[in-house]
Amino acid sequence: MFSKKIPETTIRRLSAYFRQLSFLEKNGIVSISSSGLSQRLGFTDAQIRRDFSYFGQFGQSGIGYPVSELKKVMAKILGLDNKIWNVALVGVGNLGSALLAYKGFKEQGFFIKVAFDINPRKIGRSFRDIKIESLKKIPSLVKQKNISIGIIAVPSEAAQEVANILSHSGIKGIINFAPVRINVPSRIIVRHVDLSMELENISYFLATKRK
Amino acid sequence: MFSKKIPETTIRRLSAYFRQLSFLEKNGIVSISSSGLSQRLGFTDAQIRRDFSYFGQFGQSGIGYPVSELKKVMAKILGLDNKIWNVALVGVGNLGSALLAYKGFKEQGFFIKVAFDINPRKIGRSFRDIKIESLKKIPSLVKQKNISIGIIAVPSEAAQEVANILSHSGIKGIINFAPVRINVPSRIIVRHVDLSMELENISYFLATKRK
DNA sequence: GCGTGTGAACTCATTCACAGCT
DNA sequence: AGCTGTGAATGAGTTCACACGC
Repeated sequence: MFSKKIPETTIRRLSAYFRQLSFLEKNGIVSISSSGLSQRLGFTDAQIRRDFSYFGQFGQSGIGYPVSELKKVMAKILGLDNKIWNVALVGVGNLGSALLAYKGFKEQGFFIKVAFDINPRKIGRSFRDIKIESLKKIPSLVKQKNISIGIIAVPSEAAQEVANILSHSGIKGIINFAPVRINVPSRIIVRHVDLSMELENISYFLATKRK
Repeated sequence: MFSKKIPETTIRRLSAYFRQLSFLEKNGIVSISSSGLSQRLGFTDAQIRRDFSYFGQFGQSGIGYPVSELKKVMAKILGLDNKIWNVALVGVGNLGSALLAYKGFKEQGFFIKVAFDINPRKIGRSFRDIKIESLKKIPSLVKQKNISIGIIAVPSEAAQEVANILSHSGIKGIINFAPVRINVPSRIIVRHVDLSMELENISYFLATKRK
């Protein structure tokens, strides 16, 4: 879109901006300064101005940023502007079930359209209006339902195999909840969410009492 | 422990090292080179050597790193060496229930000892052997059960209040699953896990077709 | 006066490249 | 020959600080 080359770190802050701007808009705030956002988000004001500058010039000197306009811009950048992303979930265990029920996804335009599991007793059943299908049906259903993002919520041992199947089915992005690295073709975007890692991270800081 | 000053990024890779070394040890591999780890983990070999060097010199020229020894060192650094961390969960909704059932935590020595919810119908019930308590009991039970880490899995609106209660109860670390920033005294370590953010991140890359 | 947008300075992290050990 | 450990070089990301606009 804008060809400056945007730092990874900026991209990871985009969601926070978008959410905060939505909140401000809902509360009738029409304009916010970088230092106002700074307080609310915990990033420095300079960083916020820098981040926004990658995408254009939206601010008004002496006033700040127009909330609604900036929110729309953020939505567009994030690909959330009146777009719907179809999502497939693989692995309907504890975590998978929680993800199926999670309302936050729909709100942002992410719809889990199918769920897959290897357990024959689960296949055919429905959970939260989503029918659970056999892993064998991944390729056909991903295409048929125009799924672009896959969520892997299976045990570590199965994660790579599931990633392979998803890759071959034409998926474009994967969120992997299994605590192992998965190898996929580089055209596919992978994000890794590791719950134990976060706990270990905290335990590191608690164990080594450094300020 | 070692006073070099360790980069944040290195710390975030520690869990991955620990897990991989556990895996290697289980499979009878006694020694591994930085390039061997590089292949398995997707970090560069130079980066791995640099990371390890912050904690001392474990490698053997011409051979690599001794798996078991290095694993022990990582465990110690991460605070996982025969230590047990007691954890409290606040919010037993879909996500909270999944976290209660998640086996990965126990394996790493993190034990969810209590769960709290605001819903009177849930209070008093047990889920996975954990009794669900009223939020009012947080201060007393956190102390009594020697809890050091709290997990916030409540709706956004309630997150800050829960964070306040946890802070005042003497908790030392918090994992926050609510998609809002929480303010706590700086002595408390906070990690934020935002599921929608990860999806939005993927959608950004899919929306803006850049290589 | 207030607040943006951005060069320039700086800090943090990664990668290079190689001397030195086994 | 193979691989570590680390100075030095490079690159990425953040912060400073200030000219300019409202």
